[in-house]
Amino acid sequence: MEVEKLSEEKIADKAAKIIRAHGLKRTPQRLKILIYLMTHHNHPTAEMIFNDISLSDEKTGIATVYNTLNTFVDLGFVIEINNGNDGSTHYDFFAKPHFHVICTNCGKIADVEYPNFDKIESKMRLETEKQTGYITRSSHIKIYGLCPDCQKLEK
Amino acid sequence: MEVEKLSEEKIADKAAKIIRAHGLKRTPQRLKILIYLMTHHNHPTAEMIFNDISLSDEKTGIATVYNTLNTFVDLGFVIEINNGNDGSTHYDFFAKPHFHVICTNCGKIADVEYPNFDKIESKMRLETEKQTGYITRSSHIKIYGLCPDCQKLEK
DNA sequence: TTACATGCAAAGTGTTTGCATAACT
DNA sequence: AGTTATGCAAACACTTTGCATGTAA
Repeated sequence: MEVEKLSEEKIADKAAKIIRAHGLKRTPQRLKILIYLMTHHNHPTAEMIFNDISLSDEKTGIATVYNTLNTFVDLGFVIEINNGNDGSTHYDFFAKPHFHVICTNCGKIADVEYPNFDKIESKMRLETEKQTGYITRSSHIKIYGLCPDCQKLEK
Repeated sequence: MEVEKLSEEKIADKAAKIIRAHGLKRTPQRLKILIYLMTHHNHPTAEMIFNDISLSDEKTGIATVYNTLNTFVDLGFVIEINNGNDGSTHYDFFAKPHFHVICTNCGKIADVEYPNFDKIESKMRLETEKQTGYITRSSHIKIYGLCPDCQKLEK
């Protein structure tokens, strides 16, 4: 898809840099979680991440997964998505600006990269500040619909 | 603000119409909850609605509040907002197109009415359908920032 | 009258927390 | 060495469910 085909090593490097750039200690768990998010764009839940990384030798508690994800979200390089279908929260490494489509039937989440997304976003933020007096920091757009698979099932 | 200063009776009428237009039985609980949402734009949680409507004579269980809200959301005339600060879900009667700003400090939610919102939204949906093959139905935009009150506190 | 909504309480789920242990700088 | 993160399990909060009762059409 993209020119993002970095070697495993490079991804690990990049992840380590991101972690240290935000003043966090570089622990195996944080590294593993971040690498997972950078290499998987399936919008996993904390539970999914926990299951997948538990396959390796290093053990990681579910609480640590939650804590780590919250830390990443607070620092801004990972975002949360609530799809409203299940009660759980999904996560996404926020590399380039994009938004999400969520299937109202099966909950599957896909990325959409929108041309001029930056411009539209900053306009909306400007308007928001004007109308409400809030100082805006970020935005989050979700579109709801029916994914191709679920369209087939409905026929 | 708007020409929406309807009498209590008219709101009740409108609420009843919405309920019946969606094939639902018109129960006192549904009416009360919908009227509450139509007349309060404080983006309440289920708990808040439950507390407020419990003040009147008619009693309503918390489970009914949740069930009713879910029904309304499924039918599309009420929307859910997860602000990510607390773990709870907020609700909003979706009269005219708008989006929300959420204070990352205190969680307060405000409405923003954006000019040309419809156009931007339909463009985004078009792009989404093209890129992902989803059939889109609705969208949900959230902006995060700091509300005026919390700005003062930070000084 | 018949299907559907309600209320209660219990169960369920996802997430957070307290504390002792372990690991990073 | 000192601070900070981890892991476990218990605690939490929000939401859903089962079932008997009540109510709208």
